[in-house]
Amino acid sequence: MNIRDVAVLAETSTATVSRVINEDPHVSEEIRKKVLEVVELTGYKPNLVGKALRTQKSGKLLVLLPTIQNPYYSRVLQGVEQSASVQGYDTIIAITHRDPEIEKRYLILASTKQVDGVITFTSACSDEDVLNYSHQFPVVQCGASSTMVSCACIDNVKASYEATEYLLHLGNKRIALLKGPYGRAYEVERENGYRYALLDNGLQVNQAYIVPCDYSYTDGFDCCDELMKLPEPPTAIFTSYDLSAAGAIKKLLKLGLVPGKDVDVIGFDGTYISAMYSPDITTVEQPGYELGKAALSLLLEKIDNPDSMVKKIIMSHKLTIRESTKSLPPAESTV
Amino acid sequence: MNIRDVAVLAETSTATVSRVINEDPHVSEEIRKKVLEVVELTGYKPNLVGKALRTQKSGKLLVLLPTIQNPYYSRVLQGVEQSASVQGYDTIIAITHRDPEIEKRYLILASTKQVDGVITFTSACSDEDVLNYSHQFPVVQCGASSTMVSCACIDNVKASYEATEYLLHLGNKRIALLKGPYGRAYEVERENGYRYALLDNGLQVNQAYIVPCDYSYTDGFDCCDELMKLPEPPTAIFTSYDLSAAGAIKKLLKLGLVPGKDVDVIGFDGTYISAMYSPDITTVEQPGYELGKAALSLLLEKIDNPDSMVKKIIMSHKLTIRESTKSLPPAESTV
DNA sequence: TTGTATCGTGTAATGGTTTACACGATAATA
DNA sequence: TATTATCGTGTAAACCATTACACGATACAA
Repeated sequence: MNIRDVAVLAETSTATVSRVINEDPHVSEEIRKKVLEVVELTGYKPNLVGKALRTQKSGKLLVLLPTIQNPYYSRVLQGVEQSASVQGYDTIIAITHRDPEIEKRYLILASTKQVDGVITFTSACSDEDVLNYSHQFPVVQCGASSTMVSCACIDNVKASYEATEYLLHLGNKRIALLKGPYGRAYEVERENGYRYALLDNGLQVNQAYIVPCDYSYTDGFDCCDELMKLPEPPTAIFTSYDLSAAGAIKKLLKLGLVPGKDVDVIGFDGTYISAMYSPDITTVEQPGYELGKAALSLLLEKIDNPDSMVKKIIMSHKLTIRESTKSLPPAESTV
Repeated sequence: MNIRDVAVLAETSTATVSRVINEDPHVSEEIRKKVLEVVELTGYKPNLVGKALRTQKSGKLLVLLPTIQNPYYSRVLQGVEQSASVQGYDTIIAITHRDPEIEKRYLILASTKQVDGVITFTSACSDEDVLNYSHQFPVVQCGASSTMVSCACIDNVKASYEATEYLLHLGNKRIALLKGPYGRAYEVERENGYRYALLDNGLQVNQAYIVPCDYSYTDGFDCCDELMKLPEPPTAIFTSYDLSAAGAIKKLLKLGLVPGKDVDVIGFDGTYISAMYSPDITTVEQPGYELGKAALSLLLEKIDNPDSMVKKIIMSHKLTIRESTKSLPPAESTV
């Protein structure tokens, strides 16, 4: 059942059927009724592939996620989807598992017009690749800053700086960092924030305290183990993910140490994991929903006007204090 | 840059270019080389929309998830993706938020040939709708049983029965159920397993102990609170999700009760949440990765042969005992 | 030599929709 | 009445790739 069949049954032309379907007002009431009747009767649904081919628009946006293990993405996604659907776009998702090959495979959807734009988190590809793509189709980055393409993110350096400073305020001198292990820009920024905070407070950076740690409970657990075996174990651990923080805390508990008393722990993202854990976890909260919305608005801008300038939207983070750190008043916490 | 441009530059026809691209062996080495040269030079990428229109195949599969909050889906998805990619399919995901309207919007992708098949978890639509769809395009269900379409799942009644029986073995007489709140088939099955286990052991089912509880930490927390306020609070809580179990445990801790001693708690799914929590959580483990793989094989079967029979694959679950229940030997645990 | 098979290549139809343009009819204006 | 504008409708091209079919050339057998 295609538009031609409908046209024949409604005794009119495909053009008119198309007009009716797309709510073009320049159709007589009589014919419109007839067409709608036939559509109803036959259950005709326009073939969107044909439509996309003709219009060079798909009405779909692609979100590339490195993983869906981290519930942080769920909030962001809700922001994206919500705004997208208001604007008439469907949101589809693909998971890259941080593999550049997989990422490229899905980006083909964009370069072949199967989706109208892409929101990427940490791209697995090189900066050049990203820049290159951005010339072929609208791309924006979310949650990580970029100089190549428009992005919506928090100030990771500052967020990390403040969290570290808060740990210093609590009296910690030996602060470990479970840093992101993928070498992405936002990870480096967070490491830098940590370093600056130490240096600004007259402390040396101890390489032994900086450990790459994957997004997983077990890796947080193991990394914490490693740290606690050091001759001078840290008295605080700043992690890149709430889940790593949970793993670290679990290890502390196993070792008979009390999180928030013997060792302070801070997570990152502000997912439900940080609120749920026992003890609950101090965390650097990202405004996921708002970031998603912002990223989407940047993307739409780029879709509507491909030559628009590269823009960066920086949103405020928030240090949420919980049981996993000794409670003293926090440093100021917004951008 | 389309296939015609390439043909002109390579001084041949579109048909031949198409053959080269699709690795048809019936092309002279000479022309093949020339075409590949031009392709390389121009960076030509076949327009997949055009291709899909012509071939009526997209090479894409759609996975409909109710949410990505539950990390259980991550494992399943890995199973799906892994097998799909081996078979040359891309996997795209859409989130329905359990909203039938959203679900329908994405199912249009399938009925308009933008994807070749759909894997759904708990469909938000009615059984009739699902049956209806299954006549229009290949659909399989994953993680929940169905009589309408092929499915891969565990025996939920049995899994729930065994978990409940285990709680009984531990000496519990007052066992609460935080049941899934959406009224889906798998939720009913789990409730039935719970009921049967009680009845088979000579206990009455107490409606006050059966509480609908959403997939969320806070809902588990609140439901547990409600239960503990009962004149005769339960001594064990069986929940539908690991996250709800975590919420319930957190509440118990707040009340000064010791999970696994004062009150036993069992979760469902076997996600990292159950392993990570402190205390860690006894859970009914689903073989997520395998379920995903199985669902995919069913889907491919349906794609290759739309008239193939409706099939059901039942995989074995496993009761994993952890700190949140008193440790006694478990009941047998496999299908 | 004639006929047949094989091989590489090109022509043109096809998939389903949108839309610029043209056409005829009607209404409004001069 | 003649002219113009307006409106609804249809025709046909366009989007891009695939593929059935046909064609010509070559090789081989009869």
